[in-house]
Amino acid sequence: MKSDKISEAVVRRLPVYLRFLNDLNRREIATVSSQELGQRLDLNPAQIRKDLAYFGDFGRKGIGYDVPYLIEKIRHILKLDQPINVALVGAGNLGHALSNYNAYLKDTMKITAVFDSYQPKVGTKINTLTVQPMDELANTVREQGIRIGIITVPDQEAQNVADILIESGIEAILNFAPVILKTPSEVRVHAADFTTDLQSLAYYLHEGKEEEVDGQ
Amino acid sequence: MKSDKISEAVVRRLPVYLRFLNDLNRREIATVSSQELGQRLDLNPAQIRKDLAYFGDFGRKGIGYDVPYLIEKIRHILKLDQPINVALVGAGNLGHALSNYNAYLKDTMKITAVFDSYQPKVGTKINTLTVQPMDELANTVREQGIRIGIITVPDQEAQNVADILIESGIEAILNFAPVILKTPSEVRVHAADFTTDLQSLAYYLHEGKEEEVDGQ
DNA sequence: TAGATTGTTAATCGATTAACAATC
DNA sequence: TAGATTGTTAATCGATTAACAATC
Repeated sequence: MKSDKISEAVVRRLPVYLRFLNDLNRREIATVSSQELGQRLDLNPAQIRKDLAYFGDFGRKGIGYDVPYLIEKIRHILKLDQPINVALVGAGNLGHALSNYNAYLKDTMKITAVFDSYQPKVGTKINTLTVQPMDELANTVREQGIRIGIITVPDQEAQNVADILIESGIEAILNFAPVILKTPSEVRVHAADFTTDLQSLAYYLHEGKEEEVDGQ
Repeated sequence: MKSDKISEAVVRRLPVYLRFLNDLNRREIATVSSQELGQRLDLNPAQIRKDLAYFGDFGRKGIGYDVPYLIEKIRHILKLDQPINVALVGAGNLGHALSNYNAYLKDTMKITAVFDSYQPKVGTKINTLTVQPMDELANTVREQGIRIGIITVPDQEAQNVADILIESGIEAILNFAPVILKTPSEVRVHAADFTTDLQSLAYYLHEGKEEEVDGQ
């Protein structure tokens, strides 16, 4: 196959494939089949083959997929084969925690700037980065070619920060604040709010004190 | 309607509804229609009505939904109308950040214990909680009736921590480590790994240096 | 009564899975 | 050649949306 419009579900699985492939690569395993991948990632092998086939013929019949080659291909599809700079807005505890993940992101994606509107925080160090005031955001985004913004500010400030990021020309946002952001459709937004995650988990708890109609 | 088996997509929307309803309630807005909800949450009104109808007839034709009543109902569906204690494993930066969200979780869900395997960290305070050693986990989980575990340890330790949590009788896990956990099917696991989130975002960046076949 | 909005059925759309010819 | 595994089509399954009678 080749292109068509790719669904978000497919795109979200690619980083998961990549992560496991990197793991195989570290262990110097040269080849992997869709069946092995499916087993480890808890996915249907046909789904994995189909996902990959959207982007090209990466496998070899009878053999499977060459690990380093597939890594290269997925990195290219995800645009991780070019430097992607990321700005972090909100230098609180969560922002601080995320800034430590630069090592994890390795590849070419990197948090290169941190901003906060709280005056006393400006100028302090967060790992190797110095917290900048919000009014430097637009300039820094332009200078460093920053393309993705991470929002880790309190919920009341999140929309305002999103507006500023978009105004500065950012292309995508990862939003940790528990609000739905209003954004133009060209700007991709992913919600990363752990409180809704946790609340939806509660649904799956076995029945507690309250009696309920249906078990699971 | 009433019951049937509810899809995960539906369950994941419920906390989003709840969050917005709480907001309306704070602003003392007494009634809301599926259309208004849909507008604010970027969802189809029919989908919202259908989601809610799985659990009961909560609305009034011609009127809409009573905000406090619907809040009560959704809280009940999500089991947030009973105390749910949560354990946090991993007292690093991320764990520290999450422990601040107790206020956000308000309701009845609460992080009540923090564990870490790193000896020097044991005994230190994280907000109001004292970091406990891993070998106290099973006991504390039992004593406090903890039902959900949050994993914020490095990826190599995550599976081991998951095993310990499950062994102690935990019912659900929110996993921040970038690995796929092997768990029995009765234990619900949600992945909250922000690195895969960020990598999938990169896919949606406008074309960069590399030429590409299809724009967006 | 006229207007609004639900709950629900039917239609549509999209995603997952099964099956298999091609081929290494 | 026999066994393995891909890429892809067709079948299935599930989720979203449209439409509308019921009714406030």
